[in-house]
Formats: sequence, structure tokens, C-alpha cells
Amino acid sequence: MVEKKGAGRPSNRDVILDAADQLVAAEGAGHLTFDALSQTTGISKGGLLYHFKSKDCLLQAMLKRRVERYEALREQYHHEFANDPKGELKSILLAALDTDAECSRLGSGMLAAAATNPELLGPLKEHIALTLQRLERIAGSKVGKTLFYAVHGARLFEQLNLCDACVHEREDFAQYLLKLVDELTEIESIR
Amino acid sequence: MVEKKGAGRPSNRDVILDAADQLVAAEGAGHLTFDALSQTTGISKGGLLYHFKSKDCLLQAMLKRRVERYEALREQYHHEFANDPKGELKSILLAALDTDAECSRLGSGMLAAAATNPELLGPLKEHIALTLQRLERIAGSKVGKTLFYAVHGARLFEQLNLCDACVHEREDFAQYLLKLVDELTEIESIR
DNA sequence: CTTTATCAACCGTCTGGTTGGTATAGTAAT
DNA sequence: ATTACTATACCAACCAGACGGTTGATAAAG
Repeated sequence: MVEKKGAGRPSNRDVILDAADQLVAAEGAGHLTFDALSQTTGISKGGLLYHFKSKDCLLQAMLKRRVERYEALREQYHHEFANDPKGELKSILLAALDTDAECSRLGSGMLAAAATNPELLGPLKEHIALTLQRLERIAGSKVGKTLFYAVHGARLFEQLNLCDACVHEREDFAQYLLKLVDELTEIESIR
Repeated sequence: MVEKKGAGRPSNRDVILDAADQLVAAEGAGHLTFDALSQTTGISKGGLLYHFKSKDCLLQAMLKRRVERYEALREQYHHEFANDPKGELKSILLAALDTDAECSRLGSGMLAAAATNPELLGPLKEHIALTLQRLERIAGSKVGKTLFYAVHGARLFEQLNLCDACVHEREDFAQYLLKLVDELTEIESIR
């Protein structure tokens, strides 16, 4: 009864989730199995199932962790852009574009869930719906959405390994997006 | 030795491919199996394996068909925009955005391949690399890419069922993109 | 009598999940 | 301090079903 939900020590739980993300990124969502996970982590299948009592639970945990990390990043950026009138939009875009040390494994859970049990994407879908609503409020109805999709399109292409070289262009892309935000919202407000 | 590669009659091959696309869209890439396909098509597993001698072959065929359809659409749009200086860019975007009667199942093969054998994405990756090169040539280096990613981001989100309501907004989105193309390339050329 | 298209039956492997057990560490009463 | 109990964190062995793929047969068409 020590931990209930709070961020505990570097438990094996996180080790497993990391390995799961890596596995999906390296071999595709279809190869995320307890057996494979057992091999790469060194933890037996029984051990894995102690932490996540079913595969759905594992996928949910992957998904949840990513959304939480995204939200943390977004808020961080939001503070950095505190005095920018378009700061909210910018923080949404940059957080989505951002990576966590490695290059863009932000969607492993998403792809794995989509492959094995699309219903698990429900919460993520809600989160996205809220983001889209927010985008409509804070930017021209189309500008925000379009840039949002652009960022996620780039991220997904990179994760699916459909393009390379995105990595070192990432910073450039981010700068370009920030410029675009200013220019486009300007145009839209004139009309 | 009748057919080698040409488009034959409405063979069961296409029926199977349609069913495969549908299955992935409905249940996720992980549920694309010969057994499931056998049930939905009414063709026995042996029958399926006659047309596609392995699962990799099936995935390759799905992928290939989609790329071909995309290319056909793109060329069609290209003719429509013959007198538009930005016609090439516009045709690339609209073709990617377009649907084939149903709503955006353009990426079933892609997702299924990514899930089960990412190496199969090689040809698609090349195709995308070429498109990105072309985009750099015909538009401002960043404008084209950004809008390309935006279109594919929207498409993928819709396919993964991460947003709805995209469908009836599709035409709006297309119109907006065309406007954006003109505006953005204008801005970029001024600078 | 060969080619095309199809099927039912089968096989070995993989997969998610269950079961029953072990080792460790903390708690608390004796 | 010893004993007894409990919770955590694992593991090996097993299971039933699903999976990709093989085989041998069949039936129609040219």
C-alpha cells in the first residue's frame, strides 16, 4: 500500500514501458508480445504480467504515459511563451514536435493500440478532440488545425520510418512553424 | 502466363485486397489474418494463399495498389490544374487528401505493413522521398513539405479514428489548402 | 491433360493468459 | 529476538487457441 499512482522510484514498470516503446519502434506494433518483451527486458512473462495484468493494460499504460509527457512538455513551452499572444498555439505545436531524448517515439503506444485494439484509443481521441477545440478558439479555425496536422504528420512519418533526415531538420522545422504561426494568423485576421 | 502485371478483369484478387483494407480499417492492422480474411470473403485460406503466396505478398500488393491509385489521382488533378503555376503542388496535396469513394482508407496497407514487417515499406519510402524532392523543387522548400505533412497528418488521424467529423470538412479543408498554397508561396517569394 | 482457382485438413509455432510456487522485505505480536 | 503473517516482485511450466503456411485433392475451362 506504499504506492497508489504517484511517481515512485525507477520501478521496473518504466523499464518495461521503455522496452515496449523501443520494440514497437524497431520491429513494428505487431511484434509487441510478452515473449519478445520478456527477452529484451530479461523479466519473465509472469513477471511482466504481474505489472500489467493484460496486454490491453500494457497498451493503456503506454498510451497514458505518452499523453502525460506531452502535456508536461506543452505546459513547459506554454510558460516559455508566456508573453507571446500566440504562445498557446506555439506550445501545442512544439510539444507535439518534440522528442524525448531519442528521436520521436511519441506514438509507439498509439500505433500498437491501433493495431491490436483500436478501442483503447478512446481516451486519446478525446484528448485530441479537446486540443482541436482549443485550436479553434485560439487561432483562425483552419490555421491551427492545419499546422497541428502538419506536425503530427511529420512525426508519424518519421516514426513509421517513411522518411529519414527529419531528425536534423527538426529544429529548422520548428523555427519555420513559429514563423508561419505569426504570418498566417496575421493574414487570417486581416481578411 | 496470361497475366504478368497488367490490370486484369475484376478478379477475386481485388475483392481480397478490398476486404483486407476494410478489415484493417475496422479492427486494426493486428487483426489482418488469413483466417479473418477467409471469413469475410468466403474464400478459404488455401484460396487466399493461391492469390498471395504469403502474408508479405499480400501486404506488398495492398501497398502497391494504393500507391498506384494515388499516382493516377495525382496525374488526373495535374491535368485539371494545367494552367495553374502551382498546379503540381496542388495536385500532390489533393491526391493525398482524396478518398476512393469510402472515406480515406488510403493507409491500411501502410499501417498493416508497419505493424507486421516494416521492411516492406521500403518502396513506399522511396516514393515519398521522391515526392519530397519534387516538393522542394516546385515550392518553397518548407511550404510544400509542411502542407504535405498536414494533408497526411489529417489522413492518418482520420484513418486511425483519432478524429471524426473530418469527413464532411474534407472539401472545406481542400479549398483552404488551395488558398494557402497561393498565399504562402507568395509570401515566400517576396522574402 | 494442363492451367486456373479453389478447398479441407493438417502442422508447428507463437501468443495471451493461468497456475502455483519462491524469495525478499517489512510488520507486529510473542 | 524469534515467530508468524503479509505484500511485493518475480519465475517456470503449462494451456488453449490463433496464426502463417503446406499438402493433396477437386472441379471447371481451354
